[in-house]
Amino acid sequence: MTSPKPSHFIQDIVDEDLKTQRWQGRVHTRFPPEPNGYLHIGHSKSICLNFGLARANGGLFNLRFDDTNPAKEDQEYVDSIIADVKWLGGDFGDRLFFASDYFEQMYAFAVQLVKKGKAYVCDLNAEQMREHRGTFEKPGIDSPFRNRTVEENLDLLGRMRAGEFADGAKTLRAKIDMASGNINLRDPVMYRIIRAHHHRTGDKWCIYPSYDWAHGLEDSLEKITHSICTLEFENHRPLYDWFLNELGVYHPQQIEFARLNLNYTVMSKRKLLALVNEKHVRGWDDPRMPTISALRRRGCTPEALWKFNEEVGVTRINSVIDVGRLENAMRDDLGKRAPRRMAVLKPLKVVLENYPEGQVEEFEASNHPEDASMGTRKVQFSRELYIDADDFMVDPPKKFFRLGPGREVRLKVAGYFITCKDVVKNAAGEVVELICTVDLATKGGEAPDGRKVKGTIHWVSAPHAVNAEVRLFDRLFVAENPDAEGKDYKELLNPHSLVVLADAKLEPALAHAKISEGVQFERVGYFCADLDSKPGALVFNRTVTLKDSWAKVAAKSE
RNA sequence: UGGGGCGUCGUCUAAUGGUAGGACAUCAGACUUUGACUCUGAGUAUCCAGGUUCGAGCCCUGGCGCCCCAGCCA
Repeated sequence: MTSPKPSHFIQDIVDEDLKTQRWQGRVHTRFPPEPNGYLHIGHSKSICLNFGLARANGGLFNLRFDDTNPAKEDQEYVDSIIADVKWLGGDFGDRLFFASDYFEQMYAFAVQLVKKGKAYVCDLNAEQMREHRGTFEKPGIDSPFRNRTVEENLDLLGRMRAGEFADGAKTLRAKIDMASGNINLRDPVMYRIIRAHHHRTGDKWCIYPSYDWAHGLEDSLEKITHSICTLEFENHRPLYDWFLNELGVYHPQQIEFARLNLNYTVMSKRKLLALVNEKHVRGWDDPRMPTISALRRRGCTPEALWKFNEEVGVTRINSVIDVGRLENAMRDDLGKRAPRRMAVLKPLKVVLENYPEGQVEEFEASNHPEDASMGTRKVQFSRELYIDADDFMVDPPKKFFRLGPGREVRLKVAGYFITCKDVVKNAAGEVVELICTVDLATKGGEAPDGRKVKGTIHWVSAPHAVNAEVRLFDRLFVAENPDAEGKDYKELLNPHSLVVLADAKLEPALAHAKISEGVQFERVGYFCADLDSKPGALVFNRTVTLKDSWAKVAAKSE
């Protein structure tokens, strides 16, 4: 099964490899997350890249958990990651793997290196090791344990595994070059002693492989052809090459690309975890988070995420993508697939004084203006309506094409033109009701006398309206780059990132909206029923607003 | 200032020695029973300085700027 080929430098490499038969025509990629947090949009780029490459080139794709540090990992994260990869469409077939499944094999490889005199057990503690490592300008110095005999190293390694030494007391190190300009090559740690319960291997091991030791082995064992990773691992490539060459095993090609950065958010798992733990958000899937689960809950579709990732491309250039690009991708996708509905977020009562009391008309409304196959639904009309407070101004400027005292607008779907005759205010001077007249001859949307109206607004029949809570989300941070030096990112949280409207009025068709399924509230934005939504207690999330050129005009005139 | 990487419109991204193109954003207009969608048009870029060449974003030299690396994290 193949799909249209992506166009970027990694596909170019794959093309070349296919042409030269470098991997006998195979393309085999993988997504290798550590289960220490939820996946975010940056990971979606990696998934789309890796799975996209496999799919487009008739290859295979593995999902492999890099679970080499039991202290930080958890089954909850494994579950969420699997769900997210599947939701994105990443098809790993039966190729769900865990680094921990290879622990025994990795240990055997380590023994092999020890026997070759290429690895040794070191008694230096963490602080001493740091001192021996040197600095950027200064070469490191050899560990006093660097020249232990093979026999002694073998014995010590066996006893490390057997649990004879305390946590941190010893490490197994590769014997490479303490003077290397590349600090990763200054005798890196391969095994450390950690007595922590592992979510899969339990208490079987008390030594755990370091990422640098394990990662290349995992790709080798799985016969990955193209080991795609982010730029910061380029410095590690010589180390992986060294391990694989010394071992004489299958050697994938590592290719680095620039990770995805988005403005107005943070992307580090550490910071996201802190936002969750400190309750700045309601959880990993709070729709304001940049996580995949949050995006899903908010109403983003996998297709929108794929489109977004295709649009931003794959390069080696560090860049920051404007969230507007993501919002645009969501609008684009939802614009095609979301059925149209009418919903009033901030209700303002309208009474049509010349419309018969008790009369109800039913209109057949199109579910999508450009796609008749999406069908129609019935919408009730009556003497009392709700319109959005934003569609009325007591003293509107000339360019405001909506309702104001004496002004006439058309009502969407019904077509009726209504004119505002009177404004009812409460004791505080707030507008609470509009008295309007309706021109019955304009039913359907055209005036027999040929007069035009500039605006068409949405509405909901008051006696038929369904109540709902609507959650409006905005960017989580007020700063483009909350990571930027100088301030604590938590001081840059947007206090208005969540606005809850408790009293929205929806057309009845919305009462049975399926969770997460996108709908367009006409003239307002794309929404979906939230996980919290229940019959009789509806909750909707705003996925993304519609573009709003009036907002621009209004902002400018201020 | 050791090692590695990267500099193209505001933001992403093409152009692999031959007209600097596209997307998003912006501005102007058309259309509109969504101030949406769609359509039309406009402006805006090769980090700098030399060199090679008929011709350089691309090759060479020298600068400048940004990112990554001194975890027993990944």
